[in-house]
Amino acid sequence: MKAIAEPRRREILRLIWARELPAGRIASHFAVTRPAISQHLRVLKEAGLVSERRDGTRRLYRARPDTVAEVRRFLEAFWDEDLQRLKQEAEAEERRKRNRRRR
Amino acid sequence: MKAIAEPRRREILRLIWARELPAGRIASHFAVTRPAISQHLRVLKEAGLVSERRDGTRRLYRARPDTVAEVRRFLEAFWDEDLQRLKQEAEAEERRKRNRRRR
DNA sequence: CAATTATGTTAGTTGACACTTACGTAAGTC
DNA sequence: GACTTACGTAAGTGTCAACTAACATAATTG
Repeated sequence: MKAIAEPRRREILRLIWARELPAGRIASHFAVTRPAISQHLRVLKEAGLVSERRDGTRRLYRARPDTVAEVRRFLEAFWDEDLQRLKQEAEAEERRKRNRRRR
Repeated sequence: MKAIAEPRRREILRLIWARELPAGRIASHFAVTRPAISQHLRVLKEAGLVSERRDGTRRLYRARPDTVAEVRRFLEAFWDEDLQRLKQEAEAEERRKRNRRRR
């Protein structure tokens, strides 16, 4: 979650979602220095959000759809947990109404 | 995004999703001190994620579904942006295949 | 109005974080 | 093997974030 909270890291993720990119090309998209991006990539990698593949002197990065999907599911469960409860409350309310009528 | 990245704040949000709660009762759910929760509540309020209502000496908090939904939409756009592009690329690939066949 | 209850605010501490500069390193190139 | 390329890593810095302890404030109660 915290890896994704950072706007720059979200941008990086978007860049390497559909295609592999070497670290240098990723860094060139941003105004900050290359090491800064390198550190962001490490955070993303430690979070399991990107994979790294070495090709000669280059390191190619790519988003890992499975992990991203996992975060997505986690958040959707978070939103839906509440919807679930609201639904149950609505049903309980419904039952109360019916009982009142029965009396 | 950063307001939600904090696990404790997510827990707070869950607590006050379906029902209003006074600050003290929220704080009693956690091991940290009450001021700490008060500060988290301020962060959430500044992010527009919770509303505050005063009732005597108490302050009742509740999650704001509209803002939460906004964050949700923002993230879903984030995931889907890429799906969108992948879809477009798949279609472009499809067109290329068809053109090749035509020749 | 003094005492109590429920809560926010301030000051200070500790640690994390995003960044830069300088350096290290592994793989190709002459 | 020296040089270059494409990187990561280490050290240092300023800022922010989460927390605690102590204090301030507003409403309520006797």
